[in-house]
Amino acid sequence: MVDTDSDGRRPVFAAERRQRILELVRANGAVSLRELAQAVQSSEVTVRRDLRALESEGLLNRHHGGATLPGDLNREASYVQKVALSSAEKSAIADLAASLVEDGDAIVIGPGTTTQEFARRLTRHAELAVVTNSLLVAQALANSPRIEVMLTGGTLRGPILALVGSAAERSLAGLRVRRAFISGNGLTAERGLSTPNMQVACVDQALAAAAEEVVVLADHTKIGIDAMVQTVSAEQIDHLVTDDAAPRDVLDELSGKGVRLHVAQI
Amino acid sequence: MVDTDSDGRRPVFAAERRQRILELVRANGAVSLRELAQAVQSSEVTVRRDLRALESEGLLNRHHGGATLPGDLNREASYVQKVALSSAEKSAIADLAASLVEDGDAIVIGPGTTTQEFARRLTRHAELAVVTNSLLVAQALANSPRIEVMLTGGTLRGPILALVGSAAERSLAGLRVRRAFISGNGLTAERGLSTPNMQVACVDQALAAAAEEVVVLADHTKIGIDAMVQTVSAEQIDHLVTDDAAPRDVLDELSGKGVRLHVAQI
DNA sequence: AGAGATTGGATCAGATTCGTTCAAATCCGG
DNA sequence: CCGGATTTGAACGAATCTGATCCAATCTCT
Repeated sequence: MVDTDSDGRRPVFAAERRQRILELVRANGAVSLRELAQAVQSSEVTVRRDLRALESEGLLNRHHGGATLPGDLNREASYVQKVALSSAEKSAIADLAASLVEDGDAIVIGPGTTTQEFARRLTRHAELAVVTNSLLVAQALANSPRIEVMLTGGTLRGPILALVGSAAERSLAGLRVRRAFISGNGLTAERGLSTPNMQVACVDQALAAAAEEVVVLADHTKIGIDAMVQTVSAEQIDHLVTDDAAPRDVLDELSGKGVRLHVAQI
Repeated sequence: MVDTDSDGRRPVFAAERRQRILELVRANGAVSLRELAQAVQSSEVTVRRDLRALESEGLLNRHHGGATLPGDLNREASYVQKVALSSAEKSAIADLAASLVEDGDAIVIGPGTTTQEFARRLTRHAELAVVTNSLLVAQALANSPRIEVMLTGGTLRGPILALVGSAAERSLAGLRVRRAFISGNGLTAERGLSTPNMQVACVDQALAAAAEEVVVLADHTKIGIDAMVQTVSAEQIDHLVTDDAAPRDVLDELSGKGVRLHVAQI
């Protein structure tokens, strides 16, 4: 039975109906099943079938009670989930890196989720002096009375909560500490550590320059990757702390350039 | 939010509600369960379930009474501050002080729970340049792309998450902005604004010195109180933003010294 | 440190929604 | 004109969502 509508209109084809549903969802962002059924003059069962078909084509997302535009809700979620994914590796790397710190040390810590995790491990140490341009690192150490935390000045880069710019670099100029613990977005033997942002790269260089030894914290997802701007060359890196899923060949290359390897077992 | 159904009372999908919750937490840094339940028009039980789901995805952190941004940034500290101390007074004072800021301004903001609340109100403004020595203020503005945030350098004072010391003062030396918004622990006509900590006082002085006009944010519990170290004298204060429970006689005295009063009605 | 108050977790009940099966109607080819 | 295929709608059981309540856990204040 196809629509023996009282006023005798022609039957509405399924494709038309689905198009109509799609338009409604696109226009309103989110529409309930009931509204859709009423709008296209069909039963809820039929609309449900249409929604299932449209969802399988990726044209919308179904929810209890209706449908919404796709991608509306998951945009940033996927990023955060990705970050949370490699947390086991990050944690192991942070543990291993913390063993490179001794009581009484003066160190520099750069921004990044791994270095933040690393900073949390330092609260057990005594009489540390820590310089950082990362608000997250500073926060992680704020409640440790035996650790003196100094922040560089600078312009706040919102997404990563780190300080950049000439003021940040200037405040690191006269500084000299034992080790710098920094991270980045990619690490290869040819181009060393790299990040996609110029300002961040400049500050990372300044951080590395302030230390006698440079320690890079990088999980396996970053090894072999090359981002836009080089921060420190492989020759400048003294230690690399990573996890055992890192590609062996790249590690060997780095080792050949004088980088001492510390591989965390997951 | 395309929910302009007047008659519809379309059930809000769970995903929509969670998205809304996430936005609220991101916008405010920390939100209580009660506020969230009221904001999304659901029961606290439902919100609690949503928070649990969002936390499992790493999108926020749950705490007693509410939720905060992930990453420990404004961990329990700022959350407790908000819930316990975000009295109506602070909120009203922050609102009133925000009206003293215009688009395009360059301002300085000092540390304190009231100034932090004030900073949150600024996210609506465009093209602001903000200098602060408070990590909490910086964090409150971190997600506002149209606001340039600069932090002073300096040594981190853990309990209040502010930067102090000579480095902080030095980085303010060559600076000149229109207004400084600062707070303190006590305010009298005789001794002006005062705090119990010497280092904090020194930086507050530097903050005030960097601005053409000094605006003090102080709720009634601080008016008439005198703390150990004077930061700025009453004569240096151009504006006072307070609430209507402040003792009238002190206000009159301050007014006599040239302080313009802005009294928030609770 | 303990009492009171607040908050969180778990279970249960009510309601809504979803999926599936089945019957009826239409379209098409013969 | 008739039978198969497809589509639509109805009905029923299953799953999900929401909110209330009770009890344990946590926090605050004295």
